[in-house]
Amino acid sequence: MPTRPTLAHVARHAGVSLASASRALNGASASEDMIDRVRNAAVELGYVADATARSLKVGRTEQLALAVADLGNPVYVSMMRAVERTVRAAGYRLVLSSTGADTAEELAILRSLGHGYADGLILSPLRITDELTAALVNTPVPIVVIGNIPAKIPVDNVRANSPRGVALAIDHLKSTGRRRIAFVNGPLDTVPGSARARGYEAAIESAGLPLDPRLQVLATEFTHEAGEAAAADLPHNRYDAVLCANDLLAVGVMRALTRIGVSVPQDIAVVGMDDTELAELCTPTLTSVNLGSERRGQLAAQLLLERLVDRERAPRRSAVQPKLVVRESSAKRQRPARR
Amino acid sequence: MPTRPTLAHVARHAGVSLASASRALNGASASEDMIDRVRNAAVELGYVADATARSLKVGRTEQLALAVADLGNPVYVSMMRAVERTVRAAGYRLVLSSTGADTAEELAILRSLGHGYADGLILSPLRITDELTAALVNTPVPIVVIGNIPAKIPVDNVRANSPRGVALAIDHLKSTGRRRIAFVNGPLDTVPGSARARGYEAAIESAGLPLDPRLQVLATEFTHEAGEAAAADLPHNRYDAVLCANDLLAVGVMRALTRIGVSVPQDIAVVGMDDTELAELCTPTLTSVNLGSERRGQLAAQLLLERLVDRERAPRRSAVQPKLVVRESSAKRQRPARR
DNA sequence: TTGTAGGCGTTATCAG
DNA sequence: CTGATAACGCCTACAA
Repeated sequence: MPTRPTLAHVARHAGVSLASASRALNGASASEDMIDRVRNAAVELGYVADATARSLKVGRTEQLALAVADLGNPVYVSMMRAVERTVRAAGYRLVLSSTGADTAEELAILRSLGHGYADGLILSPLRITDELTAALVNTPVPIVVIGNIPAKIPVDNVRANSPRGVALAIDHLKSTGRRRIAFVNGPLDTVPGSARARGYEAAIESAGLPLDPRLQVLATEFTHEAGEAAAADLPHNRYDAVLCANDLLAVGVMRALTRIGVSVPQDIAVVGMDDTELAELCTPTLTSVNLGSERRGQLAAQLLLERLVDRERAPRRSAVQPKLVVRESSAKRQRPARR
Repeated sequence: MPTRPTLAHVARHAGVSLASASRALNGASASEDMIDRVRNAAVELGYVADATARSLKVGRTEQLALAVADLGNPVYVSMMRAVERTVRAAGYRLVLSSTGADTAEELAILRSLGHGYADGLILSPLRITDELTAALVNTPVPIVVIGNIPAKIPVDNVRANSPRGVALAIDHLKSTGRRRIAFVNGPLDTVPGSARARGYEAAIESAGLPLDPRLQVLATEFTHEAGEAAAADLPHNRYDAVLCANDLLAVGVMRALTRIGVSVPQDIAVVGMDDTELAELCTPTLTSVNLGSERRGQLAAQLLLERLVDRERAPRRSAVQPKLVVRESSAKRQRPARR
């Protein structure tokens, strides 16, 4: 690998000054002839401008960072995909970090931003602690948070509307004849966990259904294994539907039910949240509340890009509205339940 | 956002020279007292070294790039996860790009590497064209290719052993009493498609099973929709097992079979490849050949890191061995088939 | 051990 | 329109 040609080489090769070469290549004022000569020289030498040197000079890296809790979770995958697309279309590179659901890691990333390797950050924390919000107020580069950040924190923010999403699911289940709707949630100290718990109680009440604490169970994580385990805590024969806080939990619950001979949706309806690709893939296909993870990623990226243009404008918060996607797992019973 | 402190500020604050400040912070020769003073000054001012300036000086960006065809495919997700972990542990940041299964995009990424924004690249192309291999010979930074690159191309390389993986699946199906094993593949002009097609024919023959061209069908893509569609091309009643070139295809095939009243695995066994998380999640759970996508990602990252240390050593190729993971979808029949 | 000075490759300011 | 020159922030000979 030979040493790459620099702008100085190009200038010499074209017989012009360094400054002229730079201008000719960057579209600044230069004569036709100059532009031609420099361009040709650049092509002949295979010159490509060095990103690092350019960044140092102009004070921008043309990189944006994205930090998600778990790179493997389908929700984050679709977020990432949207962020990647948006960011790249705007001419930025994407620097990815996986924080492993660990607040300490997230703080470390915030600190590392001080090195100036990225012009901005999109952060999607699983848990929002005081420590984290504190670290969010005076960051070296603009940040957009995906998740329910307290309103007082002045930071651009994109959020889902979990309570509304839960309500959509509850109303749907009620309208298809279900009355005792259980809820399998993940850890309450997480962003989605707390929002969905609040939403569940509110939605059950406003639907005029009985609120039975035994119908609310907690899984230890947002995984299908945890969902399958949590299903054992559901009170046998006392519910006819289960809402799950995400699709992975729902798949786990469906498996547990199937295993003990309960038929979905004939005996019990199951509804998930996030509407990941999984919902299409499992059997039966899963009714799920689309909370717009892809849209959230896109919005977050746009917010960040706009912020880079105007650093002074007031923080903007945008919420994306949920949409229920009905599939097989919540179909109406064919005839009155037999259990 | 106030302007960040530079090393010059720290030096002045500590009352020492710029050079001393740099040395004190970088662990070069300096007195105890000097180190203390500079460290304190740095902390007081909240100094963090600028990555860009440092990169320009030392000629390394501390960034590695990863380009995958589709950020959403579970295979790539686990690869990415492994790469991210390995790369970060070595102190590098990860720059991610999604190429969209497009050779032109891949070439564009190779070219853009000339800007020097990363110290190396891991590339996992879906198709390996002549144009691509040509572009691989004289790259500005080291590259590791994940996939079956021709042996003559001198580039570090990690590959799966698809033929062996296919053989494992065929042997397993044969040993559980299946005789007419169909094969649903993806596009033949892709890296996995071509390798698995070759593997299938070889494995069927060496298993002493009849090779019937009607049993080989092609899906238009490696997706579950394409798999479901392709299942319609399988010759009814002429096979008792289906091997699918990846898990997504397998899920699609299972759905198609279930839909027409065929029971898996009682009537027909289904086996997938890649052993993605999907295999655990679908119903019935899917027997799948683990081709080590995670391990490949890890190996590729390690290869790249080693290469950065020794740019002269001969290109290394490493292959990861497949492992069959048996689940429900290929269980032995309970009694002789009724069809 | 410490300080001075030069340069990494660009862009941008200023005269000509 | 063009050319010399000064930064950007850091590291590292080299000299003291």
